[in-house]
Parts: sequence; C-alpha cells; structure tokens
Amino acid sequence: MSDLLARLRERGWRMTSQRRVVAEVLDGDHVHLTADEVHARAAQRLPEISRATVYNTLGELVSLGEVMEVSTDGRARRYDPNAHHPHQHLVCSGCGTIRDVHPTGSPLADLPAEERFGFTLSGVEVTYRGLCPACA
Amino acid sequence: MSDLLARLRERGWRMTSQRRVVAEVLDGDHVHLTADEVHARAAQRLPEISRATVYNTLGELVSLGEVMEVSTDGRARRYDPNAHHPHQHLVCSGCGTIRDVHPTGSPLADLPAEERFGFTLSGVEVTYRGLCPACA
DNA sequence: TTCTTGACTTGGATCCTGTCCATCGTAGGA
DNA sequence: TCCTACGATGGACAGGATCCAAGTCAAGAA
Ligand SMILES: [Mn+2]
Ligand SMILES: [Mn+2]
Ligand SMILES: [Zn+2]
Ligand SMILES: [Zn+2]
Repeated sequence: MSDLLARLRERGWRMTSQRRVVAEVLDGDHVHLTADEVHARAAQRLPEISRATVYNTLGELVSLGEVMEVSTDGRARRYDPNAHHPHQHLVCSGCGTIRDVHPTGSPLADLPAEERFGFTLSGVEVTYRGLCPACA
Repeated sequence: MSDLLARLRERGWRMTSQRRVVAEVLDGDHVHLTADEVHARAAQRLPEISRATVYNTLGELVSLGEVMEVSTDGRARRYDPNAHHPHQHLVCSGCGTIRDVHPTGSPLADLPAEERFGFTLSGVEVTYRGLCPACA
C-alpha cells in the first residue's frame, strides 16, 4: 500500500488526508468493497470525509488503473485493489461472498474471429456463480 | 413471438393488453433493452401503461425463464428475450452496443477444481469489452 | 517561513433505477 | 351476465451515484 501511495505521488497526485485514508482502506487482497463500505471504513479514521470525496477518489483510482471496478450484481459497484494481477470472480448466490479466481487459458482466446464482429477487444470479465460450502 | 404468447397462455398466464404489449416489444434477437426502454416502446402502443407493470411483467418473464436479465454495466439491467439459446455478450466501450456471442468451449470448464473453493457452480457470465468498428 | 492559487473537499440537491403499496379495474370462469 | 381473484396503476419510497457552488488547503514560489 505504501507502494500505492508512492506511485500516486509520483504521478503527481496531490496528497490529501482523505485520499490517503481511502487508499489505506483499499489495502490488501480479496478486498471487494462498495463505495459506501469504503466510506464507512474511511470515516472511522477521518470522520468528516464526505461520500462525494470517496466517489471522486475511487473514480480516479479506477482511471489510473490502480483499482478495478466490479459489478457482480445489479446493485452497488465494488472496488478491487487487486488490479495489477488479472483475475476473475466467483460469487456465492446465497451470501454474496466474492472470491478471486484464475481460470485456465486466456478467456479472450475463447472468442473466435468470426464472433468478434470487427471489434477491437480490450478485455473480458467472467463471473462464476454458485453456492459456497456454507450456503450449499 | 406468437410462440411466446402461446407458451405463456399455456402456462396459465392471464393475458392483458399490457402484458401482450411488453411481450411484443421484446420480440426478436439481439434485443437488450432496459426496463425504461421497454416502457417507452410499450407506451407507444399503449400510452397508459405504467412503469410498475413493465417491471412486474419483466420480472415474471425472467422467473418463467422466457427472458434473461443482463447487467453489463453498473447501470440499468437489460432484458434479453434470447433466453433459450445460451450465449455471452460483447459490449462496445464507446457506444454501448451489445452483440450476442458464442465462445468456443464451455466457460465453466475453464475453472479448475482447486480454484472452486468448494463452491457448487451453477453458471457463468462472460462479458467481452472492446470498440466496435464505428467507434474504433 | 509565508504567500498564492488551482486543485480538492463538502453537503445538499438531483438524477436514475428499482421496489412497494393501497386502490381500482378487468380477464375469464361460473 | 355476473363475480372475484388476479393484474394494473401511480405515487411514495429507497439506494446508488452524480453534480454543483462554495469553502478549504497542499505544495510550489518567493
Ligand atoms: Mn477481485
Ligand atoms: Mn443477448
Ligand atoms: Zn454463501
Ligand atoms: Zn461503438
């Protein structure tokens, strides 16, 4: 995470206490928090932080490629700091638990040329659905 | 589509002008409309139809398995009448165009046992991203 | 160290998507 | 034709996200 802060500073990011706290909340792997969850955790350290700032900061981290946006349900988007290690997600239909998974092969390669309709492919998102051991 | 109406009647669906119009709007392939888009088109034929009825009807068609719910962005869910032919989606990051695509192989098989964490898998959704010829 | 300024933050308004509910209307069987 | 249970209505409500004008402050300049 200090890595992240250093990288951001290098990119000319103006460092504020709000941005620092948001970045700290997003530390670690297997983190898939909604904006409101990020806000709640950030507010424990910095009670005055506003939801607007959390949304702004998350949006910037996403466009910088430091955080991935994940929408596994039709509900709130989730923010995933594990953006430098490509992966997909396995979601429990019962409790909503999300796990990072790594399918074999390149999912992109599964789309034959005649099914690409002239598109320039840039990525692919795979969401596996199922029941976790606790919910099954 | 007359197929769909016949199938629904067979299942004991009470036929109303509202339900008929919604079903007609969802006719065809490569249809991926939001609830509000369905409502707008339905209202051209039946101006008094309410949003609540459109949502109710779409929800029923989904639970009957006649329509697929698709959420390719974190925004509005889309409703896809092509529910009897399993497929995935290719989305243009520029204009939002959605195409049905058919990857080779079974996407489920790409998740090795040691990456399943004891889950009972029930399905998988794949969204390919890229730029369509017009946007590239 | 102090000054300056443009970038950042804030809270509240606003929008969009979707759900809920009490009431009214009607499809379709008796 | 009549009944009534099921469906439709519209307006309230809630959650997620964006927008905005006004206030604040990080960090480079002097
Ligand atoms: Mn992840
Ligand atoms: Mn489709
Ligand atoms: Zn579970
Ligand atoms: Zn396009």
